[in-house]
Amino acid sequence: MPPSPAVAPFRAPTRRWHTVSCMRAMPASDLTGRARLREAALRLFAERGFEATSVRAVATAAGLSPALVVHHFGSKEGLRAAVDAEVLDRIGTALRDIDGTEELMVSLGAVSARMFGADPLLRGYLRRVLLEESASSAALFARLLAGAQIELDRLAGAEGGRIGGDPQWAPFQMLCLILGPLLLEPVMQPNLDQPMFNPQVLARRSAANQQLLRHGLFGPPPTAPG
Amino acid sequence: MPPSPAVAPFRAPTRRWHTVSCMRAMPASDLTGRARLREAALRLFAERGFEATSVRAVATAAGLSPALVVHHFGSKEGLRAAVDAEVLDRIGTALRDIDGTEELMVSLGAVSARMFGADPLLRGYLRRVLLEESASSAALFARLLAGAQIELDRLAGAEGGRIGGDPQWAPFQMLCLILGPLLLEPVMQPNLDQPMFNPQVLARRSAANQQLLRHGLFGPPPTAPG
DNA sequence: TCCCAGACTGAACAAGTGTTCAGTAGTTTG
DNA sequence: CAAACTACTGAACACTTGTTCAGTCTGGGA
Repeated sequence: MPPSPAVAPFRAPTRRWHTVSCMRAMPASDLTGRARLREAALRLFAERGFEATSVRAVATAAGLSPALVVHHFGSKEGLRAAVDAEVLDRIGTALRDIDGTEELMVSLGAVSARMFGADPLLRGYLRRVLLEESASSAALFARLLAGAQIELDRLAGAEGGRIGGDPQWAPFQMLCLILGPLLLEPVMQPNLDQPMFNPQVLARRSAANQQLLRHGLFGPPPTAPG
Repeated sequence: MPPSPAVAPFRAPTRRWHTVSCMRAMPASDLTGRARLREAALRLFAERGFEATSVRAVATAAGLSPALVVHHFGSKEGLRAAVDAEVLDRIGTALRDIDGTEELMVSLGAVSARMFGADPLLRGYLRRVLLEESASSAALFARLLAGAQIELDRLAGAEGGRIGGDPQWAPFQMLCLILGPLLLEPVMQPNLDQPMFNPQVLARRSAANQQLLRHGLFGPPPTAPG
């Protein structure tokens, strides 16, 4: 007699063919096991980092068995790849959504706001990813760099077409101003009295960055003196 | 019969009272076991991070036994504290060495050069530390912030005494420009054709930062047009 | 109806983790 | 000299890790 395999645990109905669209908005329990594992992993990786997150922790958070991770993703590394792909996809969508039409530099602030402000999970994960030494991290940064260059060209076109500083380094400086607070959030926040990524603070920071890029720290203040 | 305790392994002579000065320059084998463990830990923590470094790895790198880590530092966490203290001490010395006398903004470049350029180990370790969520990391950042504020005040004094942008956020911007490349080195470097932290590149970057802070990206170029 | 593919499980595996412990070798102190 | 102290060790501890495996359950096609 088998040692009472007991009740069959919760099991989502098999729906191989059913490619769930807009699964992002669905409650977790409606997701495929595969998707639930990936979502749980995204959250835990963002909170604790990849190394510090065990397969068991992911499985438990998803309400599933650790063995299922291997079944679906081959290995823990495979799970990471799946999460990476998902996140890069979301970021790509966010970047694509704010193309063109907006005001000068407004789009830059919009990128920050949409990508970093809204979703703390995405923020944490991005922080982790940007600090690794993997090929995908460098690729992600390259995409961000290209975006900064485009933004910079538009800004330069409106400002007189001439870059006074170091043209090669300018996009990196731009990215440092945007990504710095993201990366340094854990150490910056204790030195501030407001949440760094609430909308008001983010808008103010964005304006300050715009001002710095245009006129430096000592240029004309945003409110004209006359 | 004991299982042949074999030859006594290498053992540095006991010298409790001998507080070794300038141990930094001494070859590793002349160091106390305690110091050798700490140095090995600094290197490995900087290269792989704290979590990813095992006590055994540190001990092996130091040519000692893992149990000695506990003997000297109480625990792996104790070892980390010792390394932290050592690094903070070195940074503090570097910061103290370049007080006052220098040219405007030159000291800022000097800080970067001395702290970040010279010692890749210190760079790596600082990167790791700044991205943790510990009290000591926040404290370190607070010290850096204070330094930036001082530098900013001097700069403002020479520039007309008025900050055009956001006075509260300005020191953070300054730090983002300095620390950004440090934190993003792993993802930035693949997008560049020169080593980010060799002296020439570092000097150029420092000049670009100075230019940006003074006049923005589109202000007068460093070489006067006349 | 039977059968199969796939989702999913608990139990176990080998390997690695931080830490403990009894004990050895050398130096200092009495 | 003996005792105390310190640096240091190898072997083992209990625990966690990623992964494997045999097997159960379910839905759909034949």
